[in-house]
Amino acid sequence: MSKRTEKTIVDIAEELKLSVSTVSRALNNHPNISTRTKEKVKKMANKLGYRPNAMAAGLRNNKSRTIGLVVPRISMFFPATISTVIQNKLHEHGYHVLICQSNDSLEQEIALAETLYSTRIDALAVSSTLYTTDFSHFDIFKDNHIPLVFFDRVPKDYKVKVIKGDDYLGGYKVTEHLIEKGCNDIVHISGPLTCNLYVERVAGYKDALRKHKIPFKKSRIFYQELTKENALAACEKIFSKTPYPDGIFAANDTTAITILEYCRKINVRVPEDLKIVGYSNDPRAEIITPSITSVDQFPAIMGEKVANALLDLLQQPGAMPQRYSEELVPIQLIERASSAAPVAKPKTTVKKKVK
Amino acid sequence: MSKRTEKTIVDIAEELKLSVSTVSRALNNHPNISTRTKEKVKKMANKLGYRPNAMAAGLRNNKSRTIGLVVPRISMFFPATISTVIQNKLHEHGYHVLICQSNDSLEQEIALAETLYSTRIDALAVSSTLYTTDFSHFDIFKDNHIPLVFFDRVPKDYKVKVIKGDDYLGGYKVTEHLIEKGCNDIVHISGPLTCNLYVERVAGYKDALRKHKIPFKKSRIFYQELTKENALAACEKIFSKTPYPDGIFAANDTTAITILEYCRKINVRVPEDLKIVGYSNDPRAEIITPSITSVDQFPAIMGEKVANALLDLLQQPGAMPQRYSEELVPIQLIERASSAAPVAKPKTTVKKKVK
DNA sequence: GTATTTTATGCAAACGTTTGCAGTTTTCGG
DNA sequence: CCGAAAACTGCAAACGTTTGCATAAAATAC
Repeated sequence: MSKRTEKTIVDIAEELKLSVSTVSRALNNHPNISTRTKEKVKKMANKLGYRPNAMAAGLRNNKSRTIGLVVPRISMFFPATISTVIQNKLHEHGYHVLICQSNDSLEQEIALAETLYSTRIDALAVSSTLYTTDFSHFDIFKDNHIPLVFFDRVPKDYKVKVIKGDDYLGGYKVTEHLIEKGCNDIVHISGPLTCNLYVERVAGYKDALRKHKIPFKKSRIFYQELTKENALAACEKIFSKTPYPDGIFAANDTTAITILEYCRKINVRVPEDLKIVGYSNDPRAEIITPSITSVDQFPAIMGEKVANALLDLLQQPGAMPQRYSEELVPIQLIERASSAAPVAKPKTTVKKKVK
Repeated sequence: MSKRTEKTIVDIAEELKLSVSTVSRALNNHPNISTRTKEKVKKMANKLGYRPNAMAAGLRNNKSRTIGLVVPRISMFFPATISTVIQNKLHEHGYHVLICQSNDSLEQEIALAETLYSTRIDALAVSSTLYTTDFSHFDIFKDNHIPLVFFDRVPKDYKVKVIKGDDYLGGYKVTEHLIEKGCNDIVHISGPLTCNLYVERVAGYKDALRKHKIPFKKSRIFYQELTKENALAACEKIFSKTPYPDGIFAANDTTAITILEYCRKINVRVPEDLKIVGYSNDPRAEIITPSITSVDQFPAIMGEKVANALLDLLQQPGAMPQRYSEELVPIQLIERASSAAPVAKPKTTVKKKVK
């Protein structure tokens, strides 16, 4: 109906015959304002339907009370859970969270950094693209002393606060677990080595093999984006010639699930003929039959840590240079049916078939 | 190192001996500025590492180029997918998306509306809480002619743009499907009736029963928040006494999955003894054994529609009053094993057991 | 009752843009 | 070479806050 409904503090001031400064201070509970005027002001603010203009305040204070969050995608279980936690936690502290997706495209990530800077976010948390090796597009934030935290997918030689899972240990434990369950020809389907996660998991994998005197074979490791399509392609290759492996360590659960379903189709029995382990403990891993052994990365804990790190840095005087530090989130192997010990069912007597 | 790194257009202006207005116009490609100066300005902007301050521009223009999105939670498959799509689409058009979670708490939703308004978002899309029946906390947006779109969980008597799935048809089709597969004692586990989704699905369920001359029994319908815990509680009740139902229509897949697992434990065979249908077509529904029949709600299409509606409204002159209109997103029943026809396996001869 | 402290309030500048209007320069026809 | 139109550029105000400093009023001390 009316044209300009937007009430401002000057409207309140006029109405009350006060100065805008007094109104501003009253609304912000400044100690120098008497309780009586504070009440008057707040009542009038309510009556007029006043809502503060965050942009004006932000401009003046040079802070937006908004925090940027860049993740590959929010439709994947792990980043979604982390984002949820971060968002809820920061909200409690009066911050907005601008959740952005890079869609695993470096180009988009760079653009995101640019526009997020433009909105003058107070801090930034990022889990990078699979392909980000040069992180200089985040320099603006460092240069201007804007708190910057990386998590999960983190840079290697870039001085920032880092919060990551223990991927080396994860890779090691998975591999050792498979060995202990009797595997000695273990395929590893890894993500691209441009990403720290996979570098470390591969290292764990290799070390576990070495420790148990199993020779590492280059042909038994795949580097690829961990999509369903790529997993299928890998299956085609793996099962195109004998001997089949007796264990597969997939670097995510989508891949593990795809392999499992493939095995069903070609009548390779899991876990009797082949043991499968995934990574991330996606809800689907627990539900499929046989349920899939996976590695829990405790996304809620990671999210909590990221939020705390941000809040911490936000307290500190902006002048203090960003310090490098690495925090490790533990992992836990969740053993399930897909890698269970070879207890042959009484039904059939076929115990060892492939070898 | 240096204290004030933040370059502004006045820095550019000084450096180039131009006025700030010219610089501003040059950066915005205003037609009245010669190409030569535009180039000069842009070069200098680059050289100085200038980044526009969105808050300042927003204050002046009274727009933030930010759009609010309120969903119950982003860790659930359906809203997560929609959010992803909306975000990507709006990003292409130069908008930020502030994704917020109400965590299904009305109180939080109200607070969210308030603070989102404070940030002067240019538009708002919301999928409400399960318990929101009074939507007046969104009045501020309507009153100020800020585009407002509801999707999925939408108000009944509140004049706004609405985009929703065809939940009545969904409920009807699921029920009819179960009947056609031979069920005639169908339990429905519904969400609370404060939410439009469930009202409509229940209506569909009842109408399908009536159509097929199956009496509706009040004791065969449950209204509850659709969590795992509640699903288990419902199972306890349902299977505490005979006769067992021969079909269950669960209003989400988490519930369907929980029931399925419960049935495994108590040796009720699915689909032979009991058929189960879920809703939303969560990825888990396809993966579990037996796979669960569910209803695809095409989240990507819904997201697309929401984004388009927002963009549409953003074009229009703010003066135009918000118009009420409802758009329907189709649904599709995805038939899977959990409700397959009772083809007895040759193994055992038990064909019909319960009846 | 005056001087001093304490308590409340107001003035005005500042934050970094955009934009209507006015002013200046250039172009060009005649 | 003049005058008018066209092409550029600049001035200054405005957007809605916050805050250092100054000032006014009230309370306290002597």
